[in-house]
Amino acid sequence: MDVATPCAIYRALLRHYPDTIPGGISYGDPFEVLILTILSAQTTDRAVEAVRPILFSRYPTPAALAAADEEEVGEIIKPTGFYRVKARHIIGTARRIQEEHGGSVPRTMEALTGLPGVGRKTANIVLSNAFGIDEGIAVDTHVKRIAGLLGLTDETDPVKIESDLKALFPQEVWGQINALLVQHGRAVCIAGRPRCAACMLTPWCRYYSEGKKIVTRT
DNA sequence: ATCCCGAGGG
DNA sequence: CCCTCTGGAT
Repeated sequence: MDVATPCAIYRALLRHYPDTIPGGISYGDPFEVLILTILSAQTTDRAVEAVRPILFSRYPTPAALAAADEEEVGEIIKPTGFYRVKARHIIGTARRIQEEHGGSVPRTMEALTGLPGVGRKTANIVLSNAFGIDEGIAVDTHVKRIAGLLGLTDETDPVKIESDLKALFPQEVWGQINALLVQHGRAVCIAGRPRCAACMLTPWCRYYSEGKKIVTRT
């Protein structure tokens, strides 16, 4: 692939989504980033944003959330789905932050993925969004699908996709390109029904250029 | 009906 | 590796 192509794609995306920051939502401080990213699993931005003010006015700090009642938290975060598991996770995470990390969100992949409810995906987003640390690119269904359509990778294994993407983009934009691809996947390049008329990436898109015959589901 | 900015557990 | 956890959007 032409080395200029990834750069052009990045610029086209950024022109279209100028406010995109790593993670996709402006979350505020690291504690909020972490908790809201956990809540973001398998739900919509709308649900998370609806829950956000209620949750943090009641539990503004790790200490407050660590002492919270699981059922009460569950009731508040219900619109985000998986609410029982998520309540257990965010309270557990708050407790571990209190007990093992001196009350502040840890800044390493190992420490973050050690927290309940935090996997590689969430840790990646927190690192880039809250701390500006670009350690990797979280390959979710959106990233996988769009990177394939754009010919940025031919791999199907998420680990290999990630290393391909890391090689194509400078490290300081990893978190941002990650967020841009996800945002584009939710707004325009939607799985199964891509809105090609609204897409700014058609010049580089296999699906578009090859007669819309490529499977756009993952 | 089907999918979603996953993670944990068997 | 496959299952479960949940509500909301389309």
